[in-house]
Amino acid sequence: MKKREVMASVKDERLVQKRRDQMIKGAVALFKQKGFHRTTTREIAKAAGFSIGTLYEYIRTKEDVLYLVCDSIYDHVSDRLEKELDNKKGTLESLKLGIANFFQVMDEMQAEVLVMYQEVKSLSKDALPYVLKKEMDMVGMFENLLTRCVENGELKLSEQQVKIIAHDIFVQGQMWGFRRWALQKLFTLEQYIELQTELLFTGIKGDALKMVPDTKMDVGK
Amino acid sequence: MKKREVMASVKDERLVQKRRDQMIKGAVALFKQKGFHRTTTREIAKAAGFSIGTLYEYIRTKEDVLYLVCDSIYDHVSDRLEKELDNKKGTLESLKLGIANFFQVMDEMQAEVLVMYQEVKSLSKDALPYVLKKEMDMVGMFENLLTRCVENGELKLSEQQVKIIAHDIFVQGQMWGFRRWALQKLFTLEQYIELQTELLFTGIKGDALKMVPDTKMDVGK
Amino acid sequence: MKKREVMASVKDERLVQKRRDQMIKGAVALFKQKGFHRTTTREIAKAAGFSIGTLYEYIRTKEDVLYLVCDSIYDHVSDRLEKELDNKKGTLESLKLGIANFFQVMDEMQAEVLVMYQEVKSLSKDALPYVLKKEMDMVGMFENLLTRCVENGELKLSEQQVKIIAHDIFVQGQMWGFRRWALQKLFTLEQYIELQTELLFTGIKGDALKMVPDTKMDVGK
Amino acid sequence: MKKREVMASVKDERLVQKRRDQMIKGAVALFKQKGFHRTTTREIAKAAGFSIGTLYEYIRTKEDVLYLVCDSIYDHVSDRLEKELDNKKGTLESLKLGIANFFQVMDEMQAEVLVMYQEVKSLSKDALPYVLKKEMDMVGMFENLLTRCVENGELKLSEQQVKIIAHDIFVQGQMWGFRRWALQKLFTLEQYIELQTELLFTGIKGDALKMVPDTKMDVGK
DNA sequence: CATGAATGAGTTTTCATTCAT
DNA sequence: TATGAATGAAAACTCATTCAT
Repeated sequence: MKKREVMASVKDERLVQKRRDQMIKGAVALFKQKGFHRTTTREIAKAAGFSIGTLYEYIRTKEDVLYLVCDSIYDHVSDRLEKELDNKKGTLESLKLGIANFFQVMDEMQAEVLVMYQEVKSLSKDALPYVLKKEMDMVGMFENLLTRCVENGELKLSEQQVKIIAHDIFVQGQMWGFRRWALQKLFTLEQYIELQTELLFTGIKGDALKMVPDTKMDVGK
Repeated sequence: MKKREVMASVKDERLVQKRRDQMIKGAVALFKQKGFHRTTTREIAKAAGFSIGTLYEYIRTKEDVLYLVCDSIYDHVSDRLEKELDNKKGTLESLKLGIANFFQVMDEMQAEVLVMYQEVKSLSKDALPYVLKKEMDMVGMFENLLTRCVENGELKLSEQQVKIIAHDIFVQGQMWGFRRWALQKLFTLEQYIELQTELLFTGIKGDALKMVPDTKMDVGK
Repeated sequence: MKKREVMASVKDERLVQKRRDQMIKGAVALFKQKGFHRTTTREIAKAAGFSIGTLYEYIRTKEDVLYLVCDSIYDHVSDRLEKELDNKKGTLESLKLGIANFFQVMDEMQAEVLVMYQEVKSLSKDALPYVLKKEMDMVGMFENLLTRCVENGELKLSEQQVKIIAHDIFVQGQMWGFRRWALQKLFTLEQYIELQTELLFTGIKGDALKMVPDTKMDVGK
Repeated sequence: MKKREVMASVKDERLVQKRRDQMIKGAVALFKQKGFHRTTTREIAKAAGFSIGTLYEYIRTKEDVLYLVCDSIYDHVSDRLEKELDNKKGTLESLKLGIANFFQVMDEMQAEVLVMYQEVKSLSKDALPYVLKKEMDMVGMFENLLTRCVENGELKLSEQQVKIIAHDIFVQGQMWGFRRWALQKLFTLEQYIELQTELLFTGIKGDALKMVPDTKMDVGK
């Protein structure tokens, strides 16, 4: 699947990249705050530091901004994940590390990821598949890691189990971001990682469940 | 937390409820298809079967419709959950059943739940808390069930573990709906329930992991 | 060829007609003055006596206004022509009268006709044919009248001659309007009618050319 | 009346002329296709083969382009006419030839003439008179030719008749271009010339009307 | 002289909301 | 209560023109 090209009137590729970076940065901040639909193109231009006319030298429609934002976020996360996961050996230890790394990325890019998950649905029919593909790729990285573990004999999992676990890990990563209003009152990132990993490894019936002391349990509103 | 009141000019309570039901039904269908922002009040009125003027006899702003929709969905899901979970004994078997029931509800209300999760963020600052509260309540039901299991000695879990597991179950339910583009190609609902439950109970290291035969693995597009 | 329908949100046909009449009246005045492209929809709305929002309850695009204007002018001229020409006997006298009538119509509707001839080309590809058809119909009325004269033995003309003469008459009618900057300095309408008719009937070589005394020859700028 | 000067930043007269020729050529093609208003200055620059910045070194406003185009077309037609008509003797034969020549020019420059007649009205108030003057000059050439015929005793025409005939001839020339959608389905250029000339000379009542055999009468769509 | 990136006023169009009937 | 015509603020997008390089 080819990357969808966003047309720009400006020829200088270097400049295009620079302006788009400004644009994305400004847009993410605005989308985070008011969502894609409530953000106007003028606001985006202003946040990016240039005029509305200039904005439209680098995109054709408002939706292009959203696509650019999503694309950029995916690329970032994707790159990070690739670096972290691909060279990992198929051992339980490296799986654990991989998960921890991923959750950390999701924590760092919380804002961006949140924006993306709330706005992808606003992408038009022709941009969506590309974005979904990216997501599948990332889930695929976890599948690969898990498969390597299975091949190494470290884990015994059916194909379906590999798939579902990859999805679970992925969703738990996102969860930390988009349910932060609940989760981050209860846990620190480290605790979250620890708890989720342990749960994943041993299940709720497992005796081995370490009883981590409950700190940061200020549940009260 | 009191239910946010949506003002109506019409006095007849019976009529108000009837009209709002029409409205919600129409709106859900439209939101599902085009999202909240791309749906106009005229379309909502038409889908509800009355005029734009009448629509505004029962709400004050377009956002009221969204609130009403979310509220109605939450009430539905919440009611169902309450019926299923509250009277359940604190046994592993009933926990299992509770999860299965929940996933089934999420499957049945897939469309509505999807709509809600994509649009809640469009709720204004004063409607959001009420809706979030509802969500917490539902997570709370799972917490209670788990706690009963712990109290019964069926499970050994820290408070934090109870909390995180409740969230996980909840999110895995939603996942079935909002990642259906990926998951429902891979699994039937029954398989999904089976796989997730098993995983939750025994973890990935558990030897007990039943190797359910992989059917419906038509991963190919 | 069916009349192209211009969509209106408003249901009441009576009202639609009334509003469109206001609209056309205002638009003609503006187009006359500044042309279609230099006229804004807001100006049209204002000239019509209602708000921009209301304007768009009765049309979908700015081009609809142009189409409505052209259509209305054609209908007017066409109706007038039909009344004047269709019942005319096939005699030279009635042909003369028909031409005089037509030129008078063109004089009365000068402004409208001018507007139309300057702006039809701005009609989109799907509105143009309908408008051209109307024009052909009008030329056709002269063809019919001429043909009746030929059948009566009052004139001896080939089919091609009938066609070209019909076009000539038609264009000379328009000419009075769109070359008024030159012609109306030289002639009164009556003189113009007299001169053109005589010319048409006897040609430039005809001895019979009456030497109408030259008044209104204030050629000087 | 002095030719309106279009300011240019560039000094080199040779270059100015070259660039303007490129510009006019490109612009005519574009105007023909989409009209003056729907053509952007960027498109004109591109079609001319240079950048938008360069375009503005040779004009001050977009309207200058239109003026330049109109001016150039007029000059062309005017030159051609002058060559054809001025040295013509005042005989019927040379009048006939003059008309035929003119119609031929109009046929050759059809596109340009069409463009001009559709767009002159877009010229601002201060460019229009100059352009109108040019048109008067051309009509004047026919007036002169006719007057010479009258002086020679070949024709008996009042001053007013001379004027109106000159206008008729001129308009019939243009007609061939701007009513080509109708006329060119009915006649070849030769037939058109023949028919119009004959009509002009003998009128519709004239017995002398040759019955040219009707070919190319594929009136059907 | 040539370039093309930047600008922002201006344009069309939409749509939530009101209110007279 | 129900209706739907009227409103106008606000939004996306365009494009003639300028000016630093």
